Amino acid sequence: MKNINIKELARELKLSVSTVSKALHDSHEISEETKQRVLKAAARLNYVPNPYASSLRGRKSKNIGVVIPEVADSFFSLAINGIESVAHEKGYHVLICLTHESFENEKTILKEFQGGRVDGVLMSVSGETSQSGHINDLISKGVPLILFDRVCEDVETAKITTDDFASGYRATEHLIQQGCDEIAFLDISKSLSISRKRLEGYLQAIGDHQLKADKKNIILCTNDTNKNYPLIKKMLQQENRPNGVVSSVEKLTMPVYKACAALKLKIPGDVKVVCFSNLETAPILNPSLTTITQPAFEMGKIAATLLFKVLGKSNFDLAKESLVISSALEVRDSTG
Amino acid sequence: MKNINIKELARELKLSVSTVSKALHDSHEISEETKQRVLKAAARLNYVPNPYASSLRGRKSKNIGVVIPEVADSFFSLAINGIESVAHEKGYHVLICLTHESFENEKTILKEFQGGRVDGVLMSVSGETSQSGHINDLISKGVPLILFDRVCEDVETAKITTDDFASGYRATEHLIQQGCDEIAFLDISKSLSISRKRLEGYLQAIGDHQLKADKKNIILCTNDTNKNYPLIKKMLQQENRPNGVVSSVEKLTMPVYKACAALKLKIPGDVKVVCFSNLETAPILNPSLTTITQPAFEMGKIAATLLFKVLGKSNFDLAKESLVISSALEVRDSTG
DNA sequence: TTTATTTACGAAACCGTTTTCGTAACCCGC
DNA sequence: GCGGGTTACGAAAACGGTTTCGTAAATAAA
Repeated sequence: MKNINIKELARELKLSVSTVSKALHDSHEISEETKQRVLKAAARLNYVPNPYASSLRGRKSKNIGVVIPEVADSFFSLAINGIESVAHEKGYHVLICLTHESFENEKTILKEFQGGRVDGVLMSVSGETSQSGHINDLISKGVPLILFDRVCEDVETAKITTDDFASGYRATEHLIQQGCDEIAFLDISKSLSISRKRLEGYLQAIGDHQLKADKKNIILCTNDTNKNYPLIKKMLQQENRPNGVVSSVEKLTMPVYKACAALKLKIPGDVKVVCFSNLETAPILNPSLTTITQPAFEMGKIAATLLFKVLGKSNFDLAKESLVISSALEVRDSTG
Repeated sequence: MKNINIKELARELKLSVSTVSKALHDSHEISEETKQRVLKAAARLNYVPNPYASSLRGRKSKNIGVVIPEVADSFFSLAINGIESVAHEKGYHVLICLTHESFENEKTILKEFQGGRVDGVLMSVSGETSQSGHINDLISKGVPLILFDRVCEDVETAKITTDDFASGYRATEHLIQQGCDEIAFLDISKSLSISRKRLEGYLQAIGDHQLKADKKNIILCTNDTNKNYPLIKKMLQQENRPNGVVSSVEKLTMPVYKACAALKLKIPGDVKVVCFSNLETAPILNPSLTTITQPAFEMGKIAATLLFKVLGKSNFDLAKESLVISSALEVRDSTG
């Protein structure tokens, strides 16, 4: 019924607890013969060590924390896969914590991590996050933390990002080349690094092509999915409505398509659309969606690999390990 | 730098460790005045308790394990949201473990859980799982485990499922009513409960409507996404090809659409398609996809709520708590 | 006043590991 | 045959909390 512990296992073998522990860890102090006896007995009695006792004694948890805004999002779920693939290989567990885009939640989670629950953290900040005290607090306790995708620039640690400015520029320029002259930018946060940079890329492209930047074309959407649809619809109903839309995050794809359908605006005839998105279904949407696709899986993998590099060594300067990867513009029918 | 522990906190307060611990837990043994002093000091010194020490002593982890085949799947990511919403409310953490559809992985994970890493488990079995010894082993150690969606029938525990037989029947009948007389069924596993029941529903509908069941129309797909596309394509190239397709899982949506496009088969003109799927983008696919949609979030929520009910009481017969929820047929253009 | 009870706290055991340190027994060379 | 080194193991101290139990002082009951 109850799980057997090392003490009972030792008694069964008529060995001391320490000998059993060493044998299980393949210590050189233990004879080959004894090791085999111990291993056999452990298997026979189905001994499974208590991870909390090990963690307490060893001061490490064999867990890494992944802090993200949400899980039902292609970018994040693919990134999780990348992270998990290397964590699994290293024998680590992945503790996924969702902030639901709330700064308060994010602070609570990082605070808890100060207690030693995880050995390291991979994080993409919430849409509300503009300060970084909570992050620095955790880092100063000796818990390595790496930011990916949504980063805080003023935290001195590794940041794995994509070329957001360039992507915003490319998306916008693509629309211009396709004939758009009134282009909207769907924003998601005032503070988020990715939002700001993508917006800057958008603005630069607008300027470089002698178009006028217009505040009414920059729409700040919300975390509440239900509110985004009316916002976008309203934008598409204004006089002199945009004939091109850059959506800076995946979750705005649905409301854009829905609003266009409701207003009987044809994509790409009336409005051309490009989204930052990792949706697998982008090629089979109606019309197929032109996307800026981020290497989500790879980013997760790279971030996790880097984290494990730090966990090995102690004096490792993460701040020097930042990396910017390229996103890809995948042209499809929505900008045709 | 390092985190402060309760001993240091006690020394700072000139109190004993036990008094501090009790004060932090709002014990009646401690005076209100002392409690306030302790709370103040804990906040000032930023004391965060070590969760592993608590877990070790208290023999409970405040973690629940969620074992699923993959995370980049709408059904599972929505279910995670449902689970997380109640876990968060109860002050629990969610440890997500991916089997990647591998029985070996699943066994390893559950074995590890025997060590006490989690207080309870919510699980959807892998596509390879046909035995249940590993599940019963865990349950017999006193770790409550609830199955959801993909269940093992011979495990005596609560199972939260949808009406797979009825859904398979309804999907197929819908195709028949739309004029299909040669209907393919895309299967994903020989052993999986959901597959078997959905298939049975399909066969029953076929029989009830005087169509002939044909083995060549039942395609067993694989876990390897790349192999499914040629399989499906081949099926659609055979003479007397199906004019209707029931896909029993979400991940087969893409290859079906791609194969039809490659073969220049019009959906729904040449082939009508209905998928078991929770894809948010189903309404904006080209053509929009008729789906059997499962209440994924609710299932997660129900399963988690039930788990916490067990974690409270000890003598609780989970086997009596199974629940079957209805999926919804959402008719769209792919079967028009 | 004496006894019983309550209040508020501290000492120490305990949870299940890992690791340090100590120590017999054996082997080796000289 | 004697120091020095290795081999193979055990005792006990950690790790950082929680909980049981004991107890002095204060209060209540008799």
